[in-house]
Amino acid sequence: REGDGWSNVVQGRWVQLRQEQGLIHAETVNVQTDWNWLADYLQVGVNLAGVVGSFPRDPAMQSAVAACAGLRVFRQDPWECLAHFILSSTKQIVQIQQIVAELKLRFGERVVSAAGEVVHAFPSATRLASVSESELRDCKMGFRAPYLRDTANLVARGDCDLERLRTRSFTESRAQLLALPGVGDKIADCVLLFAYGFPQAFPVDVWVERVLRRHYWPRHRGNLRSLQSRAVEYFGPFAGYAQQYLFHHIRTQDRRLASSDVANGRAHSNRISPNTLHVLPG
DNA sequence: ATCCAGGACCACT
DNA sequence: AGTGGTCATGGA
Repeated sequence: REGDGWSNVVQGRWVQLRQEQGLIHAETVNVQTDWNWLADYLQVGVNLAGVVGSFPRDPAMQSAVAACAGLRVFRQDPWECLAHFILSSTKQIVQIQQIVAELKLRFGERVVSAAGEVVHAFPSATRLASVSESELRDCKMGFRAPYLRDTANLVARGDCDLERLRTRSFTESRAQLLALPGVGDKIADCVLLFAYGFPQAFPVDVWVERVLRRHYWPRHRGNLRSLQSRAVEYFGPFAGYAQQYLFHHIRTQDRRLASSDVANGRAHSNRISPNTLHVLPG
């Protein structure tokens, strides 16, 4: 978030976005003859009405849809997405952002913004594979350091080919991801949803588990995996989108109840997870 | 201070 | 196959 817009490095290019009355205004450093890379990243081609229309019409889902109108899922770079979520386990989103900021600053390629400021891209797997564990721990990632390093090694030496996974099925891609150190059910599903574009992937984190047990299956006594399989069946082919609506809704709801943002008049400031974007309906 | 955070893994049943 | 303890770090 930067001023009234958002900036990031996408596929090596600095880009800043602003929302203007149902349009997305994008600015880059160089002239772009082709904006497909950005359209793909933002997934603006997705028929959101069709996606939302596929959701079950229960009260929790409907109130999430009403509260998060326009919420979309991004299509992120597989390595960047995978690394982010390896760093995410039992961390608050603010802390994940801090860890990632350190990683980018220390090991990421330098990129110049339109204003001439130096920013940093997310470091490649090859670069991180060349970094010692203690240097990673200096970025405050704690016990996740060996997971990130070992996975970076597997990706860097080609034992895991993240580009090839783009052409593989949901099931095979999931199995390949689960074989990586530090990647379990939840993180695999995040990468399948946010990087490989499988809309049926349904990551169950502590927040989504909370929603499922409170509003859907309150007397379910099975483990997390059985709860997830229920959800995948119930929410349908776009379960991953439904998950994002429920996730974003419960988090913004809880903030409104407890935080000081209401008093500060910032209750409706745009607190969106890095994987999602609000676009005005239509 | 105490609890908990966009979990995964290992050693046990 | 399924469950509890453990792993760093720092918000809230």
